[in-house]
Amino acid sequence: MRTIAHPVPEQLTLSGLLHALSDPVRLEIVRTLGERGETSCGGLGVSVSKSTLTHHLKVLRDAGLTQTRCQGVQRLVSLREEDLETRFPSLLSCVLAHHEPGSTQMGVL
Amino acid sequence: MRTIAHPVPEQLTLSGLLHALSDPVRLEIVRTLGERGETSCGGLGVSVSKSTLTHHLKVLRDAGLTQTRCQGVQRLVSLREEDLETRFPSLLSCVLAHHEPGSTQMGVL
DNA sequence: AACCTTGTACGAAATGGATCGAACGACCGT
DNA sequence: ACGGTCGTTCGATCCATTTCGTACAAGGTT
Repeated sequence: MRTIAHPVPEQLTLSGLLHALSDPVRLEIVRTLGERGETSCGGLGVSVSKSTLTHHLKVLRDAGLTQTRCQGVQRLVSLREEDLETRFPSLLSCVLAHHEPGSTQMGVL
Repeated sequence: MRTIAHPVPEQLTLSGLLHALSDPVRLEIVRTLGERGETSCGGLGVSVSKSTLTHHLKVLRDAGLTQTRCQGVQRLVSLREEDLETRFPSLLSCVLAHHEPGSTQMGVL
């Protein structure tokens, strides 16, 4: 595949974004991207299988949270920070502002 | 039932909030509460059965988004705006800032 | 008391979504 | 061309969730 489909900013819905962010794995991916910037799929360090990772990245991309470009054999993923900030101000920054380490759900005080 | 359990602000997690908000019905409830303030269950005007409404309200309450108090035979539901603003600044206001009725209003651009 | 209203609790059915392994495809070395 | 790396697609499985109807509980009214 050479070109990858991305929704335009006007198509983004709050429901879609929240749904995409409601999964712990995807939330972790978004946080990682927020810290490291553009990262390859394999470089995300997520503890799921490759096929599952592909699935989650597609959900994030379809929701408009991320964009993906091809570089050789890799897919470089990054947050669509500008588009998101324009359409849903503060949403992304609010999410990124919370570094809850919880790799899984543990230690609820 | 006289007393209803609510989580303390420290227990609230971003994942939990986003998950609770990721359902269209619950998002609609939250928006309605944001506009009208404290409302009885039946006054929410949601198009689901009573038992389903109870379920969604429990999810919202367990996530820390709402609080419920008893008044006679009714349950008055309201947003925990202060607690949410303290723990996740801008999150709630960002969500409430977007009135997408879903199919009613289009072309927000 | 009996009755109505408001909401909850309890299953049960149906749907959706997360997960994986295996097979495949694209790209880049040698 | 061959093989290795990176990621996607397919099919299946498993678990969570949404939804409902019915039965029930609590509170108010007459």
